[in-house]
Amino acid sequence: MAFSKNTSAGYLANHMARLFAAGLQKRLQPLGIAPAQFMVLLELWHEDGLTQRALLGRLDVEQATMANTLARMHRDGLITRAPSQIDKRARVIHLTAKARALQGPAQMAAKAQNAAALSGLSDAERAQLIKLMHQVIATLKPGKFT
Amino acid sequence: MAFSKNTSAGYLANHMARLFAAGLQKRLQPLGIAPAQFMVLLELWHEDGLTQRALLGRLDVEQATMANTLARMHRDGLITRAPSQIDKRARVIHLTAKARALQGPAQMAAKAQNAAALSGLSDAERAQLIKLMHQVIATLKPGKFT
DNA sequence: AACATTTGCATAGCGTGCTATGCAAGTATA
DNA sequence: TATACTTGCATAGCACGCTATGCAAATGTT
Repeated sequence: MAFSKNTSAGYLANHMARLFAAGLQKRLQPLGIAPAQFMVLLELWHEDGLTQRALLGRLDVEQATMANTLARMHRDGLITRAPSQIDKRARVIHLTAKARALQGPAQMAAKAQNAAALSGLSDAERAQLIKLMHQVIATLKPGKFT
Repeated sequence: MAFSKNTSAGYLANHMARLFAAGLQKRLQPLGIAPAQFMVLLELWHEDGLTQRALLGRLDVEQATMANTLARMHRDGLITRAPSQIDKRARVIHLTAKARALQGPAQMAAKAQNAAALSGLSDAERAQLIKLMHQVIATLKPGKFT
């Protein structure tokens, strides 16, 4: 049987994720932050003064990806990085005032994007979609069969 | 209320899509093709001799993205591009023998990846997930409110 | 026919993801 | 203590997505 992209979960996941990202990017643009930066900000708003290592444990990206994202955030004046006293290899990351001020508006933007995306679904369907995505992620996440 | 990434459809969609892509990439690697190339191949296996424009109408990416993907496919010996006789701006894209030979194994790889990803779900759940993703895509897809 | 617009494609520049490497600093072990 | 391993981070190089531009060919308008 031929492979059909319109019934391929992988194709749909990719397409859906790109539409999500595009929408979020548009909403965050006026605030001067990018989607990947927003994810890091989420963690730092919750707990400031983390190291790159600590952030890695909280977000599902590779170390090199995080390093690059942090470099862009530093360039954009969202974070400062000071060498740790305890471990001279590590750099403690702190939010700037600018980044702290963005918490409210940025979270509003992200919520609005999620709401827009799910606006065609019932409450039950939204819950179901999130549950199913969690299950797929748990299945595919490495470390389970290693 | 604080924004939580674990209940954010956007975050989950992004994470799920990356896991899908990583798995597919691993399975396609022995064949020498990348995920984005596979999508183009799918269309060309179905109908050879298309132009970039025609491919754009079938896959949900921007023109520049398609141009770059086709350039990599040409570099990798998967396609040839000859100037169209009807329209001298356009280039007619044809599969190489190498690309034609990959149809079976590549589609098997993609099916295997989808099956692996959905292995934790019941048949009903799989159908539901696909239906819900279709709905979200339809909601977010541009051109609907323009 | 002359000019303006549209269309097909390429390119530049960037964000975000990945793997692979390299290095310095910390830890453990002989 | 000297050596080996591990850990924290940076960097190089690539895939793939996007927007913005530019250009040549086709089409439409006057």
